[in-house]
Amino acid sequence: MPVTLKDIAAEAGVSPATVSNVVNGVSARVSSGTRERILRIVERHGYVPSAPARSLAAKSSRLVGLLVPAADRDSLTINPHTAGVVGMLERELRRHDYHLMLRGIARPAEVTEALRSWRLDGAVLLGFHDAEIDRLKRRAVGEVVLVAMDTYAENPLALRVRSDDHEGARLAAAHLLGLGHRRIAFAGPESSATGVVRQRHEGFRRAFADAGAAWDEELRFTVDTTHAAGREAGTRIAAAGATAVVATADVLAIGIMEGLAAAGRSVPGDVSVVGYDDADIASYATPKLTTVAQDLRAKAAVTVRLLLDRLAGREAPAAAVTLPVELVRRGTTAAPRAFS
Amino acid sequence: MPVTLKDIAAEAGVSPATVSNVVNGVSARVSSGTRERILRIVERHGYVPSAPARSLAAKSSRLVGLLVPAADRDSLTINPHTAGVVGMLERELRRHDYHLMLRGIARPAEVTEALRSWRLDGAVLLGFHDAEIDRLKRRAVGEVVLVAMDTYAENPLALRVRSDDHEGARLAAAHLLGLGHRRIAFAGPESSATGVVRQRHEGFRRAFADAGAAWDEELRFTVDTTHAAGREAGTRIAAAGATAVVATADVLAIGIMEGLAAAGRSVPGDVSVVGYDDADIASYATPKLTTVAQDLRAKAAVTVRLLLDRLAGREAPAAAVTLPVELVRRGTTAAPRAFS
DNA sequence: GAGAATAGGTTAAGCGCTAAACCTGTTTGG
DNA sequence: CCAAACAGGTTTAGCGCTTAACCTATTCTC
Repeated sequence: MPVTLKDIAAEAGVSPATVSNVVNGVSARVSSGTRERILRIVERHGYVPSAPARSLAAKSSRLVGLLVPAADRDSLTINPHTAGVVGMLERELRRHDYHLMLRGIARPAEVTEALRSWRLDGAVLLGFHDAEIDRLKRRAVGEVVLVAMDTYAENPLALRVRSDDHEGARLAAAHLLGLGHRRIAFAGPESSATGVVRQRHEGFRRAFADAGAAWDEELRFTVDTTHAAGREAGTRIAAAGATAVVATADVLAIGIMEGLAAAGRSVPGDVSVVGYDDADIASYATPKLTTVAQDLRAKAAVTVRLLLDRLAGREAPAAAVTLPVELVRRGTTAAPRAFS
Repeated sequence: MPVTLKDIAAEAGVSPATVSNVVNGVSARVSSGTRERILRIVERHGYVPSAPARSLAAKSSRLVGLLVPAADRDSLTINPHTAGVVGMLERELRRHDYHLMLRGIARPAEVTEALRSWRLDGAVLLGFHDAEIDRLKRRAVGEVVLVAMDTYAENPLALRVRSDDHEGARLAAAHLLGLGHRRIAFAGPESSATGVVRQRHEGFRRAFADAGAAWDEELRFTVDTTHAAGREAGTRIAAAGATAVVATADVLAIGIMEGLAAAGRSVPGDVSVVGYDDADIASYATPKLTTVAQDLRAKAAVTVRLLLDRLAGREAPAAAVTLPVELVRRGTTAAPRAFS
């Protein structure tokens, strides 16, 4: 059996409460002599307080959940973007002495289960659809601090962090328009499911409006965010006679490039391509992919800060934070043939 | 405050112990009438038992740690390979009613801390060097079930799961030798740090021995597993006059391809390239990368099974499991110029 | 020099659950 | 028909920690 607080107390000849105070850094109540003595014993035995016992006795569990949707049978798919966020979140939380519990959510009710079961202090919701977040009810989630990432849900129960999707797509489209393109395709999943895509689509069209140009709805390609789907879409985009395309993800963009190549189009000679996320693969592609970069590090940092501020009772500066994005111009965009 | 077991008991007019038995499915002690009644009340209130309280009272926490090395300042980097494993592990554990705690490990002592603090039932060690695993001591880790992935450590305290690295690299080299290559480079990190690379390197040389061919030690390129390092190595490999190269990772291989292209070599025309892992990017590359595939799904499944078997007291079939690999022949390997 | 404040503790009551031990009425075996 | 077995519970004693309330010398303060 591991050594307990009581064991330490006995060996130091003090009450358990005193050891508790020392371990928790409540200095006011303990003389520095006693503290040193206890600390030495703690050190020697490698004593580590029991977190379950702590969460039971104290109000807080110092545990934050990372909730990710997962089909019941399937494993939760951690795409490169998610993976980056997970890594950053873990670091930030660990720095603040919190722990991360990773939990796939198959049925909506599992959100509540996860929160209640482990008495999570907070949770980060990753990849949920706006509607699911909007459905969360106070009595179901209790006092847990919720931060939803990449959502345009309206539910005030959850703090929201996202990058500026509207602006990202606007920048991409404006860049292409500036190069002289007019027949620009927009490729990505259905806008109805997630606000992210809707925002990007709107930002995209906004660029056209700003430029006083018209956009042909036929150049909207609804396609899953996968390489295979992109490839297939690439051939259709070629057939549609687009001279440029904005994709909602880098994998998708790279798939599209392959489809374009298959259809005999060169990038950026015949068709310009802009991706989204600035994932690693964006710079592995040839030519290197022009893309919209999100600052993952900032996203994770803001998420944790919002979470911890709220946990510490500090009023959050805002219920929803939108982070800036940046267009990274690389090799897949150029002026259309007619212009060069 | 969330509803507790006691609340349920009071409402059902039974003792807490009875509710506990119902919730834990100890059917022998409860009449089916009482059970139904209690279950309905549980359902109505959405009662979920407190996991911390459970782990305190029971012996088990039903918690498994996923321990990943992390530089102190840096976030833990979840590469695509790791990400796949994480997703699969979570699913498998969830199916068995266990939960996953993700924890970056900056200092060796933190392994013990993590285990002790949350009274983890078990832990999966991901990406640790053999030496670190070999250093684990019984008194430090207690009775926790440890499964280390991708290690050739000898420490009997940890069960070990890995794929057949020796065979994977042997297959890759044999494939190239079969095509007629003789000047084959081997690119990867130092073999001293991790047994995985050592195994691959040995498997690689084994293929030469089997073919009765000699291998020139100068074609060993020690290089970090990154795209940038690969690119740089690619130019050196070209300069060394190799006609083929086996890399220990797909990113690395793709970086090398870029370096080769920069040096004016075509793939597979001038130089053949074999990667490792069969990550998504392998099939995004042009030409598609020939690579050694590991079955991630199997790896995760075996890991969890080993873990749970041992937790259930069943004797593990083996302390170390080695999973089969497969060579996926795609577009980056061909016979050398001289042969065609 | 008396009362208040302070330093440095201790005591005790849980937190929500489990599990072993115990109890009581009803079957069952011989 | 009696003891043993069983069904269907209840009681009790923690698990390892926190926290509010309490206690007792010292040291100030005027």
